[in-house]
Amino acid sequence: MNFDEHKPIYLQIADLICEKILNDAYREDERVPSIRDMGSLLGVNPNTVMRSFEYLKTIEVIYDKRGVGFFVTPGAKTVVKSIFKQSFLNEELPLIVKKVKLLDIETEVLCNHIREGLKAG
Amino acid sequence: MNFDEHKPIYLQIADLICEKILNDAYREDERVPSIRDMGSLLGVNPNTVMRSFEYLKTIEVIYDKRGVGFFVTPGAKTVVKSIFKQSFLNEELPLIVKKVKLLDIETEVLCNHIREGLKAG
Amino acid sequence: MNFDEHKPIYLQIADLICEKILNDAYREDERVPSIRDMGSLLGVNPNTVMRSFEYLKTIEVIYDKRGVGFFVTPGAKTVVKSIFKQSFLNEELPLIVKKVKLLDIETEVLCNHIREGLKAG
Amino acid sequence: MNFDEHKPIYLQIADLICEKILNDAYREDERVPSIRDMGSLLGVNPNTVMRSFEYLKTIEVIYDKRGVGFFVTPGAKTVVKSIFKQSFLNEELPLIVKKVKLLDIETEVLCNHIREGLKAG
DNA sequence: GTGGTCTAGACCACC
DNA sequence: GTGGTCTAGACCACA
Repeated sequence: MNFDEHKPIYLQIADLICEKILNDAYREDERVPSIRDMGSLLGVNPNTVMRSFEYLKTIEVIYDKRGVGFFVTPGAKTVVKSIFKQSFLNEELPLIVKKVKLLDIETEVLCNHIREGLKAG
Repeated sequence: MNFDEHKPIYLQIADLICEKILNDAYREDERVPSIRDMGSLLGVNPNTVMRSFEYLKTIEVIYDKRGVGFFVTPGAKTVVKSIFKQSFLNEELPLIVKKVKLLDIETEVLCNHIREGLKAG
Repeated sequence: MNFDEHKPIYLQIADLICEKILNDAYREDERVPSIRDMGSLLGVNPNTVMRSFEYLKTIEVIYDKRGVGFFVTPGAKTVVKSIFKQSFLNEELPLIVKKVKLLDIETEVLCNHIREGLKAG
Repeated sequence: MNFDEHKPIYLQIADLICEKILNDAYREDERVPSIRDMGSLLGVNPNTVMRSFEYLKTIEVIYDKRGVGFFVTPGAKTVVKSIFKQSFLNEELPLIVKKVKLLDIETEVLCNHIREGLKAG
């Protein structure tokens, strides 16, 4: 898998997993792949995957059963969604608006771009 | 000043300066603040400011007169605008669209947010 | 049952059994629950219970009759008590004292806590 | 430095630093030794020290200035003390009391031990 | 098999 | 110089 150069891989893996949870690819109380499997799957060192999992554990998106594996925390989907939504609307969106204004991008042009992107993807 | 945790400070300073240029706060052939002033203003090491300026020099947004200071390159505003626009439309926008989709944010709700933001700010 | 995060489960189970012996809940030459029962009771893998029992066997707190089960060793209560007492006085107490000092907890306040705890429980 | 066998080194280092803060060995907004220095000082790998610092950062006992080092968070002493005190009184003490009861240790004998320990250390 | 810790060492970006 | 990330590989405890 290809990772973005300028963001730590372990955070990108965390994002990946959050996405899968939002996508219902990983459901609540379901086991996520083992650190080793994930590592070889993504072509990264297990330690790096471990860091992702550690991080996700601290934000309570996953929990672990010792000797068994990591599992999606019940309620994680809702929580992740709301956190992401909050941060998007309160932090990212204002920056986007600011940029749009600065760059003199026409609102309706932008909205059309978004609409098309949503249809397409 | 507060900087984003996960982005080099020198790039954030560069962004800041570009913004000012787009804002007409710094006009062409006008002098930008000295490295020293900028540093103490932002609470960062002058070396860090220096890196920003070097970076801006390589992308030809500013130029320097030795012993005098740094100045905005003529035409910088147009160039910066087009660079930013490109990167916004090609790189940021797709990510935004992806996120919006993932978070089940209604397109029209989003567009309204943007419209309002533009009116307000 | 909930286990402490940072101590092996099998040792915590061993502690549990020692407690029962000190409590006279399990008496000498009496059978302790089967590995299977203990496992489902505590919600842990039978292998983990097995390890506890093995450990207790090596320190001669229990012994096994093959095909029958595990039994409390005669004299175990005395032995366990003295082991625990030693380790409490020599290892735990100094740490407690150190902590109390570090946290500026008044000696008499602490002693009162202990006295009350003993009366209550 | 010697570490306890059965507790992760990185947590022991974290404890060490908390102690120093409680001791006023490290004061608020004061810099703690660099990861590398700490590593060679304690005879552990810098990565291990890093984990300690990471942990202490998440619980907001220290903060970092990029490229400069780690510093004690203002208010850390008070916070650490109160957290430690709470956990001692609510979690550890009941266990101690339980053990004391189980082992038939005389309250006054115990209290004397504590008093002496406090005088001595 | 699982996760967890640790080491060694490299390389990077940043100050 | 600082912290941060990543790899490789070892070893351990645990289920």
